[in-house]
Amino acid sequence: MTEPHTAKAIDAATLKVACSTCNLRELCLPVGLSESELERLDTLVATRRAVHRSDTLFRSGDPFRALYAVRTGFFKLRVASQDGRDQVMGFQMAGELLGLDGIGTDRHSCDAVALEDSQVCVIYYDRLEHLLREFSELQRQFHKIMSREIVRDHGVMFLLGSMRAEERLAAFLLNLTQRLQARGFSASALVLRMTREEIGSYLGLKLETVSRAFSKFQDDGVLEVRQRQLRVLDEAALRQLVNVAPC
Amino acid sequence: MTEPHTAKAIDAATLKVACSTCNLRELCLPVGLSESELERLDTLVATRRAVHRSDTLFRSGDPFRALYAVRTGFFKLRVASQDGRDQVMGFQMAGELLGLDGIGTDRHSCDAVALEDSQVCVIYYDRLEHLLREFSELQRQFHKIMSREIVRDHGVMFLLGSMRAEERLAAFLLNLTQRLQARGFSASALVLRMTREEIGSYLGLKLETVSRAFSKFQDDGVLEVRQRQLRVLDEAALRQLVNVAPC
DNA sequence: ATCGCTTGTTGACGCACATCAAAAAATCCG
DNA sequence: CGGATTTTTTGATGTGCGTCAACAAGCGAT
Repeated sequence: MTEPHTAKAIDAATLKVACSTCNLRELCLPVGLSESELERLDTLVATRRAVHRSDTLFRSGDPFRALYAVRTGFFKLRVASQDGRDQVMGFQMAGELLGLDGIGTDRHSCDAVALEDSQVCVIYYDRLEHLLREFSELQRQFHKIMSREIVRDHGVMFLLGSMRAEERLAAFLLNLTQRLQARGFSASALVLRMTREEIGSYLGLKLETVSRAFSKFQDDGVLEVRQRQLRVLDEAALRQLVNVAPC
Repeated sequence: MTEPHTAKAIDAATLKVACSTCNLRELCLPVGLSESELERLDTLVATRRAVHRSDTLFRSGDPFRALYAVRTGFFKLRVASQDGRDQVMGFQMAGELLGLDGIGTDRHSCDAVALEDSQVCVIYYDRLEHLLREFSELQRQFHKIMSREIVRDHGVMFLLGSMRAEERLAAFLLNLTQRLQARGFSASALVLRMTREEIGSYLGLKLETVSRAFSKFQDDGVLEVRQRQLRVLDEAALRQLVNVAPC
């Protein structure tokens, strides 16, 4: 049984943190809370943890004790099967919650890997449960987050089951730009944090297929691709690809 | 029932229901509750609703007010895109919860369709939220159910992204038999409630491919297939197909 | 029973994506 | 800075599953 908090000193670095002054509070768990409730939340979310690039925040099988809110950086969630195949289940950016998978069985069911140096806020689950019983607004928000996670997964299932390669990539890019935009970034210029292989794993495609789809988008004037630097030139085209989808 | 049956009245038929005496209480929401807590839950889950075969319990876009616990029967969840493509996101049987997708946006994001005449227990969400704050055990159980739903969806994403046709069908059948077994049915003999097309939609395959995979399993002596009547002859073979998976 | 409709099976063929391969470009790191 | 490693691109070829088609078998309605 591996300890979730590994011995590496860097990983265990803790910092003072406060939801009430966090610039992510409109995206994260505290949405809709009052001033006084926010202050109570500060006592719950007491520590931060740094995770270096390519290190794991938790691994499949680790005992579940806490949820993690991404404060800075970027993560991928991945599951691995016995026979070595693994698949990326999602990418998480600032303000998004990691670890919800662990509640059901008291163990994590996937690995959370940092794709760049990151920081997370540690939310001990037993204390969260307690606080949810006091603040109906926080309870409501937490349930909404879990529910949206389910709906999001349904979206990915739809993508994997019904879309073709370019449609999948278009849907992925639109989802990314939308989330970046919600965080104050440009909707047209973005830098990918993941490799073509990781994108492919998420989309159920091989990396070559992802690369070819990028090239196709570039040729069609939909995208400007320079390595991981992307510029969306024709968002409408991406949108149309996802919606009408001539199969 | 003293009232004459009109077409609409059948759907709205309500019946006295009690979790405390329900034979599904070890599978459903009440898992782990004490006697007194169960009695409080009885006041929450006050009504049942009948849903006829091929009728919908709720539809995408409907306002969200309640969760539904399947009491008898069988449902499919499906999402539809604008352009007519739709996909089955899951099948629900007795003791399983429907409607979790609606919490996040106050609207349902998919359709729940009865595959046979069914009954559900209606759990009004605002009252459930209230009760969760009183009973930590119920709260814990509810969170576990949502978390497991997320993990289940991850499993489907893995299947859709990484498995080949026969592996997908094997995984589907094992999942089905396992859930039937938990409900006291045979692990080897089962009757499918859905068409080949619905199975295919769920597994990201065309109905012809599903049919061919069934025939292949029959030829290999893994399965006995007579229409929707199945008999698992070699469970180990199914299990091996899912795990080692020679790709 | 008989008709019509849905569901299921099977074959022939095609295509979207996987696989294999090689080289270029970017990134890492001592 | 320079060599090693990882990542990306692109081409050639293969294949698993989709598509199209025809027919058989259930099944509900009359």
